[in-house]
Amino acid sequence: MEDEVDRLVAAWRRERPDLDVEPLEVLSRVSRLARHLDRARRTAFAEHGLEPWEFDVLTALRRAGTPYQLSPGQLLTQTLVTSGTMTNRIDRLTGKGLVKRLPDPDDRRGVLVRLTDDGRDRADQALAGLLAHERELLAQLTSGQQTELAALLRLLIAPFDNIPG
Amino acid sequence: MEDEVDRLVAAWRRERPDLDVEPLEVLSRVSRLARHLDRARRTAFAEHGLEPWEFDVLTALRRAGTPYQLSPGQLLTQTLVTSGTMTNRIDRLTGKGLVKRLPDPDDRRGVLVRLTDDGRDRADQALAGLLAHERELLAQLTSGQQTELAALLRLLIAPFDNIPG
DNA sequence: CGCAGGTATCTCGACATCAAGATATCTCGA
DNA sequence: TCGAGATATCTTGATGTCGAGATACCTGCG
Repeated sequence: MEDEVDRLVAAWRRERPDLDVEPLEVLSRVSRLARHLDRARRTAFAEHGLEPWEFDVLTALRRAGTPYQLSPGQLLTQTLVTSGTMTNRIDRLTGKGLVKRLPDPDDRRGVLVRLTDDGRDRADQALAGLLAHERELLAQLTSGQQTELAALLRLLIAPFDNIPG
Repeated sequence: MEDEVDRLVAAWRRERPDLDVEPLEVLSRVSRLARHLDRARRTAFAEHGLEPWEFDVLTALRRAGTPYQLSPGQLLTQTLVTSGTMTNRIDRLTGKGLVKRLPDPDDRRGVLVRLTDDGRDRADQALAGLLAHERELLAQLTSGQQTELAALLRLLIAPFDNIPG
């Protein structure tokens, strides 16, 4: 079974036979697959009336456990966006009634973002929907292959997740 | 060695013990790794004065082989962006002298985008730099593991690349 | 031949993001 | 206690992308 990366690698070998393009076999596939996953997720979330960025924020709060609240600062380290972006996201989620801002009782500079009941329900529903879609995609692999793939990916990610940056 | 996805999965198992979140072990790692790769690539390209989107367009033309030209339409199917975006990109690359627009001799609606000599050199240099960085990342894996990882990823991508969409 | 529908590219307005800077508050050493 | 520097959040302006529509041209049926 040939994929787009096979064609890309073949084209480079034709045009640049002097280069070793082997790394693309792994890393271009990671990037392309991620792109496809983004689109698939967008579709999955749309069934629940959520954008991907809304899912990211709501589920970060959901995972925090009751009372489902985090500071904007904690949210932006989890979602890897800038503070300006997070302010904007919280504004819009507040407008939709999915989160609300509370003053931080311990720090008058600070704010706590808390999930509303509606926000929690939406996050739970969207997560269930996402997992259903993802299980379908993974049906291409045996359970053993999935475990193996996860382990190999963990090896590649480790340098990023453990050395800050 | 624990990574961020291990922590994410553990959090979900605590908050939603009723759900099977196994799919995240694979697919969240793919997304997170892709995100890290995007950043690393941005850094690698900056050494050659290129943005990632510039690299995408220039290398698509470079892979086409001499005379290094494609229509905007061909470029947008390869780069998965919309036509408005591609027009904008070609404008800016033209402004930097890396590509030029030529009228299509066979279709007066059409345009051909051709790499300039400078554009070709930049693409070649940036590709070499990218591969060097990627080889470093992949040093975490043995050659056999790389082959295996590529094969597993190909299985997951196939449904996307072969069924149009 | 003429016209309807398709195709290729560009234009325009809306929007999410980022980077840098502003403001308010906290912390800790002198 | 005071002030310098750190921290938390928000504001602002620029940028890149998208989606929908406009324009020009091509194709093939009747």
